[in-house]
Amino acid sequence: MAALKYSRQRESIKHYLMTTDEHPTADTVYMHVKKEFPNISLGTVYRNLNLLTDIGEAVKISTPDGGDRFDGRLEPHNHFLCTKCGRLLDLDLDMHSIDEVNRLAAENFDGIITSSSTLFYGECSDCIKKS
Amino acid sequence: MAALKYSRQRESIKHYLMTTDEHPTADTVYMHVKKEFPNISLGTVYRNLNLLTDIGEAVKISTPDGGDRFDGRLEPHNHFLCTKCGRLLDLDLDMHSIDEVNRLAAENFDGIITSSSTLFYGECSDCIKKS
DNA sequence: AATAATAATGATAACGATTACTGTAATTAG
DNA sequence: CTAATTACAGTAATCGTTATCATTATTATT
Repeated sequence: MAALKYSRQRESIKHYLMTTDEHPTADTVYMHVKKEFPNISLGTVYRNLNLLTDIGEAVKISTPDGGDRFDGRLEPHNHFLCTKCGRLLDLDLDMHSIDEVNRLAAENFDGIITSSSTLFYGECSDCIKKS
Repeated sequence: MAALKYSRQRESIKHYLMTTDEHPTADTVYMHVKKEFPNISLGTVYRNLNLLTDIGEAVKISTPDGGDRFDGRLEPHNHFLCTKCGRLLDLDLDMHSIDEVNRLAAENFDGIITSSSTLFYGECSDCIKKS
């Protein structure tokens, strides 16, 4: 069953994910971790991001523009994509609301709903200020 | 600018999107439209899917597994991804609930929310039957 | 502590999805 | 009908991601 082995690279990737709120792409993680491990490989970053996602220590977020992004925040929460500047931001609904949405969805649906992820679209406060 | 010009290929793509509920990938659209236009190019399919998306006559859906999918249903609605078989299904919340979610989200968020798209995860009824 | 076993790494090649390019054909305007 | 312009098919190029493989690091065993 492929026992997990410690690696400094993985720790660094995990630490970065947990301490940033940038929702970085794999490439951004790569450039960041490269400061500590100058010859880390992009493949290693992908391998570990996928591993962390599989064991539930990271979350993968898909958006309609460009590559996937990764998030070290594990509590259920949602995201906002600014249609002007493209920034991806956290957006917290209280747990009760998230549960409520899943419950409403289950009413009209013939299957089991275990989780959900909402992507909100609009204009972020920075872009509003500029116009 | 770039005035839009009619094309039979685009009409066919659009028609297929509007009459299926399969949420096809670009490649599936390609294989389908190929029956009517045997030597249509995959590039033409992509170009038109993106065009239709840009002018609001189609919607692009991103999931964490594989390529984007396209949807010709324009009314706000949501989707369900079965984590067992990978099927992407429509999931309707009544308009009121969708608005309510957007309203709840806006309370905790400093920006303008214009729309949202929720992807629900779980097990579909077919997979439940099989187990 | 030395050795054996196994998993992780870096480097690079391969891959699948998507976009860009180009010369030709179809559509619209004058 | 002719000119102008947009869309096309075909193909090459690009981008994000995964796979391969020989070497290195970590863990288990003696």
